[in-house]
Amino acid sequence: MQEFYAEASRRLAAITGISEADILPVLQRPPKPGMGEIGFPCFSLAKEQKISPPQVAQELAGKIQTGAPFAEIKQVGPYLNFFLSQTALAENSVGRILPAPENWWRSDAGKDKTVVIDYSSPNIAKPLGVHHIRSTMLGAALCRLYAARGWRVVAVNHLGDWGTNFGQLMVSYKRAEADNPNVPVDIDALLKLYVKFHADAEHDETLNDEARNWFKKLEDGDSEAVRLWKVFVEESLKGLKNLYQRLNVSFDHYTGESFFNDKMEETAARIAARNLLTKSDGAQVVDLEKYDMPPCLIKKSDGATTYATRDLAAAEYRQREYGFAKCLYVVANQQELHFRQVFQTLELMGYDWASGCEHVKFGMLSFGKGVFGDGNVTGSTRKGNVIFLEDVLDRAVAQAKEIISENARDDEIKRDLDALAEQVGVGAIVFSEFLQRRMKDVTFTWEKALNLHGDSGPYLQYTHARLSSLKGRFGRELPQEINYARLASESERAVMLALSGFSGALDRALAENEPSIVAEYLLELCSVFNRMFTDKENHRIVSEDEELSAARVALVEAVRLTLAEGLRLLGLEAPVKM
RNA sequence: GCGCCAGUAGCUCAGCUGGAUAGAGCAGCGGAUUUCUAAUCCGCAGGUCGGGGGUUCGAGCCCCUCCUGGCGUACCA
Repeated sequence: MQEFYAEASRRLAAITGISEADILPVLQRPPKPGMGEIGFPCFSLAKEQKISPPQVAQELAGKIQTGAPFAEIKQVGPYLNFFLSQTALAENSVGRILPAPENWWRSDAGKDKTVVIDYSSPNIAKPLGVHHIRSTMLGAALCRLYAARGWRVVAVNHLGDWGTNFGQLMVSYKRAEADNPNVPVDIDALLKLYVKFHADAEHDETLNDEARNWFKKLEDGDSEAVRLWKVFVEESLKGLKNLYQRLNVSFDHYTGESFFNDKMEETAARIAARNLLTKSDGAQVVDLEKYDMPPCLIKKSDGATTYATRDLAAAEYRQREYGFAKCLYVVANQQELHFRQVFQTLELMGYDWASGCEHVKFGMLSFGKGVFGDGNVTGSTRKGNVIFLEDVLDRAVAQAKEIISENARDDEIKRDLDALAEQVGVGAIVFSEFLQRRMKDVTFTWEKALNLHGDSGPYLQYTHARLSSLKGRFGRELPQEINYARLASESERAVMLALSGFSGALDRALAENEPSIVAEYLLELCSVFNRMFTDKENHRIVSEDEELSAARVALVEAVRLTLAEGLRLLGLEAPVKM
């Protein structure tokens, strides 16, 4: 599409005296089909020449150079609109996709640049709740998006694997061990220990002191504490990785908080060496009053480091190890102030790469009516107000299974029932994350989570399955030469136009770190395709007309490839049957 | 109090960076299947774009102001 805009600018520049560079940005897509593909607004020229915009458009229409790739250039209201010829549009979309099914959408915009993406980063020792899906899927999609644009991507899981909650687990574990020497420590057992601790601590204050004590022992390297910690981390990680696998998520590094324990002193020393540290109420802080922020706490009054210190150490480490151009923190917007403080401190430390750090924030997830009682509540593992991500996935998969077996049209589908249900059920949950811009708060309801109709993952997957079956219906390879002129209807034009927008959607998604733009694009693509496909009288794909069938199957194949790639980027499977 | 974010159809959200008659999904009503998958498609109904000012040929989008909600506001992470 880009080159058509450039061509339109060239022709306009030749007759208006305005430079191509000034014309290009004002060109825009007309709002409705049938109005052309590129529009030039004539308002400012009209003002200069003191005649009406439609008149200007009319005059330009008379002067402008016509011909391919445009079928027509004409005045539409106050605009001069360019209509692409059907073949130009087809060659730019279908003709570009089919010869390079593996990589037509790739670009090397990020060549030789590294982006570190810190995402998911849960506190372990308890299972993931539904809310973890936000950072996890957002981050995973961003990883794929950056990779698609040629970036070298380093995916980091900054696990919460250190802190007093491990002390709490140890207390709970030790108490259970007193009754039964073989305490189970798998992820579910750890959750029970965690919940039990908080229940017991309700009426026994001393337990909290005991937990702090155990954590202190851990920090001091006590062998039993360290042994238990390692077991807890390992077991938690097992459960976690299992879930990540279901979600198509992976990481290059699991460098959690504990990884930076021995790196924070140096960081603090470097801050001190820059004369940035001041004492305040017994604590050591970086004063940020100049930047209208509360101070960044480096060491508490008892000398202990803080999570700001840890993030500073982590940023330094990442720059040192990976040499990133960008470092994205996919973390809830509650932490916005924290990251502003950290980034500001990095800048004060003299790091010019600090400007590459970015907080990719997102809104809160709360539970709607009917999930826990009838009001909006936020999750709390301690109080039992949690919906575990795994349960949500299982429930969605169960529902998908029911629907698939109801609709199953052949034995092959029945045979693959479990695998298909997994793809569709998980797909529904994953896609729901991309149904709104990331900054929106999300209210979880079972009704929404289990929706398999309308704007949903299964809708896209279903469309992909339909598309897939058509190629088989055609039953042979596509011919080398395809007569694209046969794709002559408005509906087919709309599909081709949608196809040509894929790359632009990826670019926009990347520019805004907003994968939902890809989701929105895919819904639109499927919508225009389904509209055409359902019109069986006028758009039978495979018919006796050899030439027409080939052209239409080529179009279908281009849509299928685009949809499959889009689904992959978002982390959804693309089943060929369902 | 201050800072950040959000406010668009009954509900959930788009609106491509200031342009053409503000669009989807869900819910509601009415239709489409002897023929390539009805998890689909078509139609109807539904809007003072939170309120008020301003800038502009033109504002859902930019500026000011107020209102509502969420989050944050150093020794939890």
